[in-house]
Amino acid sequence: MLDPKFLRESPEVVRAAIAKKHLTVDLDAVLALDAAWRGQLQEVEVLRAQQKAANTAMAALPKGSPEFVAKVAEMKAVSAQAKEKDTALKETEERWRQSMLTLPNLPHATVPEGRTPEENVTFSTHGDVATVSPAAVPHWEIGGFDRLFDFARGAKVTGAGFPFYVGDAARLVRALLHFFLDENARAGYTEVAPPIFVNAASATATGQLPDKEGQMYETTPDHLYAVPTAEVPLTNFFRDEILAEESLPVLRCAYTPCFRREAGSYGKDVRGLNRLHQFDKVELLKWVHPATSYTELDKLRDDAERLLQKLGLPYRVLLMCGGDLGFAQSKKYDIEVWAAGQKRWLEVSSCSNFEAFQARRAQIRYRSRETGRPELVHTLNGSGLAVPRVLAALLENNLQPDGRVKIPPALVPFFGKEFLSFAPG
RNA sequence: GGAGAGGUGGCAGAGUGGUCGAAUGCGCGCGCUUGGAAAGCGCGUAUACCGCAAGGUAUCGGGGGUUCGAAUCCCCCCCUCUCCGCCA
Repeated sequence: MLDPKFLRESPEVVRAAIAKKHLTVDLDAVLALDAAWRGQLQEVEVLRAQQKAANTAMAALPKGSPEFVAKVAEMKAVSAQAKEKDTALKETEERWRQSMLTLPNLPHATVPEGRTPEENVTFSTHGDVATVSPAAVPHWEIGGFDRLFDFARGAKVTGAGFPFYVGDAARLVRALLHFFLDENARAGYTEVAPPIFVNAASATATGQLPDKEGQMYETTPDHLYAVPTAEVPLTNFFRDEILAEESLPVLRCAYTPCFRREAGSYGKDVRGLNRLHQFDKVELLKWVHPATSYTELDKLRDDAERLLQKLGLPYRVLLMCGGDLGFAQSKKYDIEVWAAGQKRWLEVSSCSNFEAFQARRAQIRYRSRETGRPELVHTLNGSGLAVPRVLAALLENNLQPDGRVKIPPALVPFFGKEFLSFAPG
């Protein structure tokens, strides 16, 4: 959510921001609702002030006295009027609040113009794409793949997009998670094991609700949501809290399985491990002082990049243009790993600065020494990293002529062997 | 899941219909005092919204209701604790 005061003072800045993100929002309707709400609020508050004054006066009067009785009669009318206007106010306020939720976050000045993914800017490229296993095949075509990554049985037991990982595959998933968590701990992120179901209030604070309920699995009868990312429980950890300024920045990471319905996203891009309904991911999260959020974003991106560097996987970093930025982000880098078999880039991390957008919804603040008042923190998050696509790249890029997959040296201590084998046994 | 007890400011804890945003204590901040500190004394110490301002309004777990007036009475929900049941 945007700062309502800022919207009032600088509606044209917001209008420009909406244009940069190539979104369509009826800003004038929001402004009109805001004006209406403030007018009604004034009226109600005047009536309430009358009621309070009368209450004080009546407290000093003898209960049954003629003055008292007269006052009761008088205030009955005021009370009725106040109730009526308050009902109207509440209605306006709710409509205003809903309309405020339709306004996107403002893109940062350094975000490039552009409407489509093609207009994202390649920020950097690492590793040599050309020299990686020229004979590589898409991972689902590797001999023995179906035995270690059992999609058929996953579909039987649960549904499409819920594979079983068997033997070395399961071991490699666990090794990657362990590696990611250890590296992140070394980088200063405190590990957290959060709940993987969240309530509606939490999903609203991070922006999944309203509008994206169709993307989440919802439980019956308790109406909890299976987390689409650890970002949701992690960000909400400090919801409605005021942090000490000295405690900032707070750095945390968490592994969770992630659940996404991915409604409507079927097609060529979703084969194998590319897109699943359940996948494992380690998420990095920062709560920072507003003055530092962009240097913290750079460091966050570096932290995610380092993981791919240590695994020896080629990747590139994209700086997202306005049109591809997303509703809640001010600035976002996507990190894409090269999958040599598919000959395409796979997104494995998305590092974003939300500035105060999430913090306002979630009411996460710090007590400012400067102003002496609570101020909103800035929140940032990024994957560090998503497992299946890293796995896909690893399988494809490191495939050996003998059909085995060479495990990167950094991962060997976690995996326990130098090669993953698809052969039975 | 059953039975019972509770949820008030940073914490503890009073308050059962009116002048209560809320006593008191602790904690914290500032000042006095002191060589310095402790003690003592004094003052201060929630959050949000509206308003140019003066000022006003809201909030006692959440929501609804009764009433001229609700922290206080009624209803629903959530959470915590104790006992029982079940259970990795």
